[in-house]
Amino acid sequence: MKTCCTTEIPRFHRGDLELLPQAEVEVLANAAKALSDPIRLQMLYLLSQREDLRRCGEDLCTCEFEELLGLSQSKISYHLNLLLQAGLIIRETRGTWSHYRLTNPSVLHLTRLLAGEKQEQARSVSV
Amino acid sequence: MKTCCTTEIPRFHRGDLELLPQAEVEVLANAAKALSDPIRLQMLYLLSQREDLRRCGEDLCTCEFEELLGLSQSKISYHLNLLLQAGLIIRETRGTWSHYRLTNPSVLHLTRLLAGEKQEQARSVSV
DNA sequence: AGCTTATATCAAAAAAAATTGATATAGAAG
DNA sequence: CTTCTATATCAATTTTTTTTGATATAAGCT
Repeated sequence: MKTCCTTEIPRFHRGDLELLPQAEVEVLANAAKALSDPIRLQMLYLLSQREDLRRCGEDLCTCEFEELLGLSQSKISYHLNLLLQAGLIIRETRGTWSHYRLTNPSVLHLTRLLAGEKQEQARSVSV
Repeated sequence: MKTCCTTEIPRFHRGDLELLPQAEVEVLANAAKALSDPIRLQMLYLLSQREDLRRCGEDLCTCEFEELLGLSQSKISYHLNLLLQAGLIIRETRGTWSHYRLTNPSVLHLTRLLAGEKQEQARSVSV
């Protein structure tokens, strides 16, 4: 039942295989973390539909998320903020309202993140 | 400073936009969660290199991870188990050793997951 | 000015995930 | 059979994330 190499176990030792740089895995892990919650995924899905409709803009404001998802205001703000920090969405403040849209093009952004490029600060645009 | 549509805020109401089915977002969120940890990403990265080398198999055993990552045995087991549950790796038991390899082809598997297909039970093969 | 609305933020509580050290099991080796 | 090794699992703890309800701010409205 023995197979090749079993006499020299463990076969691979420290240094035999490469590790990703610490900073890089953390960026990757954080990107995945932003996507690891049902509420945040629904938010992105809503925004992607909103982008498709393109009726009077491509964004949704906090109170729209609140109603569309049927969740409390502070919970909505909390999750929008995480998506913002992850660079997946952009916030635009108009008066009292905060409008969020997908970082454009967000998939490209995520790809950049996944490629390990330095994480940009989440940005907030005031108009 | 008013822009289009501000008189009918909130513009989108419950039901105006579609939500993903609960089951689907959960599968997606879980897949992302499995990737949201530096240790687990390094493990996958090690396995992908191992697969490239293809010297006497394409797998790594628990004790190899232990040494390659310099982490405690129970921590290694914990994270390998999470990857197994997420369907990203497969376990093969040979005697006392547990060998792990990438689900083949793992990217396709992840894609299936992301497409919302019913999550397969993690499988463990005994030889 | 005073009242209301949209929102972020904060602190406390709850829930979930990760770490640690210990134990159990089953196979290998003597 | 006895001892050792590789591993999973478990209980307790710590850390992180999420939720909740309250408060603060700033803009719109009357």
